Amino acid sequence: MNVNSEGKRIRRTPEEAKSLILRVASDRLSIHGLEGLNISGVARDAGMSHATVIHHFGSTGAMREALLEKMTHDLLSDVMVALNHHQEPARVLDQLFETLSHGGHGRLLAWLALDQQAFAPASGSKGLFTDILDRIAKDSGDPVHAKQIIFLVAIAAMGKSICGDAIAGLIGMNETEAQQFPGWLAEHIQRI
Amino acid sequence: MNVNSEGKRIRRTPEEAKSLILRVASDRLSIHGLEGLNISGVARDAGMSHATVIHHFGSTGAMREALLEKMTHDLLSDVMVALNHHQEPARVLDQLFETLSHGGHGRLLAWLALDQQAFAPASGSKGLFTDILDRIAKDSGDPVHAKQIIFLVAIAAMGKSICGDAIAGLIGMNETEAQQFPGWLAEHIQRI
DNA sequence: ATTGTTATCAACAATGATGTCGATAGTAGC
DNA sequence: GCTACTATCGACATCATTGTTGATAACAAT
Repeated sequence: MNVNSEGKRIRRTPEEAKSLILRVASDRLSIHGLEGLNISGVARDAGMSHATVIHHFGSTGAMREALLEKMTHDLLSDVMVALNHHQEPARVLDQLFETLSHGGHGRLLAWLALDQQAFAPASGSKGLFTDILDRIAKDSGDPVHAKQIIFLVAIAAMGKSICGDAIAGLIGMNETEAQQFPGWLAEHIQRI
Repeated sequence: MNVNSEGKRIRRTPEEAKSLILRVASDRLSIHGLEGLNISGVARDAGMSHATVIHHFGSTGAMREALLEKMTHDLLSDVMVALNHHQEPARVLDQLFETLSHGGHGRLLAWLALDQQAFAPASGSKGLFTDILDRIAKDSGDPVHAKQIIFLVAIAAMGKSICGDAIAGLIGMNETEAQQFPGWLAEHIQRI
């Protein structure tokens, strides 16, 4: 079992193996939710024995933490790149919300956040995170309430990525209104 | 095993048993997260055999659905009561955020949303839900942007209940600042 | 070729969760 | 007291997952 078409074992570098495993884990998380994030399932989808996964990560918990770390870093990098391409606050928020929604990144983070009191293992990305939020704060007019504004934008971004569509549907928001939301929010944040 | 101090079985009415089981399940959800919502764990905490839980609900999935139904109803009722007791928008938002955070109500709704059945079990309570959001809209000063305001409050409430603590920690918000947030938001919503 | 390293595997043991089944014990009604 | 009903239990079979272990195969270095 678990050999390639020529009947040989596939031997990867530790980096390649970990990368493959985390990619599969990410897929499983978005498809099956948190409960799909176990060693045996990931190993099955990755075409390797579960012992191999344990060899590389040590335990289910460690694998989850590694995934959270990687996803947080990828997500924040994407956001930072987006932020550096747009100057106007409206476009910046637009990009932030878009990036969080894209590819279900926000949803995946939410799964992990629901599991633990997450983001704690993402401590390695803490500097990047505060950079991004500082940038958003600068775009607002009121430095005194900067933290409140940052907090509002951050939780709104998470909330929107998780259940934005459902809530929009519930309150009868049409497509146009939904698209206008980030710009509307940016405008009013500037006025604060 | 599973007898009271006098060595007797505890025999409940089906309603009492179900109520007890769902109460324990709710506690486990807020303590252990979604993975704590299993029959054996709930039965253990409720002091009964897992066979009894299966007798009343049939399966793990059915137990979860029953819990979703109950918690959604409780949540919306609580919010409505809060809305009817406080006139000032600051207190209303305070209560809304508090209710969503308390006992993992928001977490449960997020689980629903992430499971893509998105608020479907709450469909019976849809009218109550829109009543609540309309009420919040009335408290704001600008009827033109009512939907945007409602949308903002709703996704912010969800985001806060899921990862509010984590984000507050990341950006260095202290206890006082965090407590002031709902009031701050209410104030600025009125000014819009 | 030979050797050393280690990524990978199959097999095993341990654990826990699920669901079924027959027996038992409360309790209400007669 | 007797009976019918059923909530509850313990025991069992089944299954999935986790983590360990010793062996093996791929590959790099010499």
